[in-house]
Amino acid sequence: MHPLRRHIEEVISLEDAEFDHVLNHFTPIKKRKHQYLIQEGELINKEYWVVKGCLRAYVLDESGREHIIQFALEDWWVTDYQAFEKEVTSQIYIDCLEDCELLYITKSDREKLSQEFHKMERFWAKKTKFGYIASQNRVLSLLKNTAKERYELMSAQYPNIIQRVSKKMIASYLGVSRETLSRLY
Amino acid sequence: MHPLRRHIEEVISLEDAEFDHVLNHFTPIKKRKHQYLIQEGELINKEYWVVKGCLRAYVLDESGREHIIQFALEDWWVTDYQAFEKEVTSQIYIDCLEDCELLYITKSDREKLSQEFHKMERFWAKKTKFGYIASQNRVLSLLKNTAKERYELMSAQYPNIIQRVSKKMIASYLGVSRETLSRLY
DNA sequence: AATTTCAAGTGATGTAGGTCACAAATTGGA
DNA sequence: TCCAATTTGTGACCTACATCACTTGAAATT
Repeated sequence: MHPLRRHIEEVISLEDAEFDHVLNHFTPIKKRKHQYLIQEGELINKEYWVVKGCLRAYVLDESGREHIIQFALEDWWVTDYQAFEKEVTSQIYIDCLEDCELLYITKSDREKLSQEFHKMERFWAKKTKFGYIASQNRVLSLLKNTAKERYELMSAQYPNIIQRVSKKMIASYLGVSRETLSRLY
Repeated sequence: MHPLRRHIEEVISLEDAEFDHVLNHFTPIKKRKHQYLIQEGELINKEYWVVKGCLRAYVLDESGREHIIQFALEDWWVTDYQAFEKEVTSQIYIDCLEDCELLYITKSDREKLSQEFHKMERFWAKKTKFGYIASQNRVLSLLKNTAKERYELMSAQYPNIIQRVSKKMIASYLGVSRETLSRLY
């Protein structure tokens, strides 16, 4: 079964013809390690689904520090949602930490598919709800846990990310300096 | 015009009959200052919309500290989304900071309305997307800004919250101690 | 009107985590 | 295969913010 179908069918069920119709709206692309999907200042009309590889979404602050918003591994969706939804220019970067295979859908195709296909609207709505809940939990973790606790929670929740990305990246996701993270254990 | 109709029509348009049908799924309740809407350990099958008043959603950590997840003023939606969506018991408290008037809809009515009424699904999907974006921005602010900067950003973005709630509450939303917040200016 | 409770400011002191600097180990190009 | 870049660890020192303790004043509560 197509990996995207498996992924969607974790939430809603699809007929063969329905999935083919959905898949027709996606375009595959490949990117190599270090290449960018999105850079600051661009208008974003694509949402990406990771077939294979690993990416990060991050912002650069005035002092040049990187702050990681999100990692994306196989089966994850990624884009600059602020730019995508509000049709403003991106404030973030998304680049590949490994060679990547992706499928993307444009904003207009996503909307078209949601309109004509109630089930897909429900699928995306559910994904967004869960993303929102995860983000609220991350806020709470930043408010109530120490750096060490946050690292341990992340190790428990996303062991595969810990294995695949450098500690420097983990540090910049957790909101702690590289040096401090290195001294935690 | 009914305040809920005005609120919904900021996103989608509704006929008179359609709005009446939507409103029929909501139940009004009043709560006094200090009363709870939600307490830890409960199953949550209601989402609330604030007609009048001011509430906070917060967690209590092991050392008894309160961490505010969200404030809710007029026109805001509030519930424990984790408990509501995943049908698990609540880990949070929601209480009234002022006397409140609310409208609530149950989970099953919300789903029914979304099913039979594509427009309402779109309305809620949009609300969730925007909540998700706001939450990601809050994560970023916690990662990259100092306590003082976070306070200033909040003052600019939510001046009405700053005016209505105590500094102690603001501190526990910003992730800073009461004392430090008091020394910032 | 009296009493209790809560909000808010401020001094003194403690600490988690940041910053800078350097070295060793690992990875990746050309 | 060699050179350059990147990652990771670690020591020395610094700082933003926390904690504790106390005071004052304003709101609630009776």
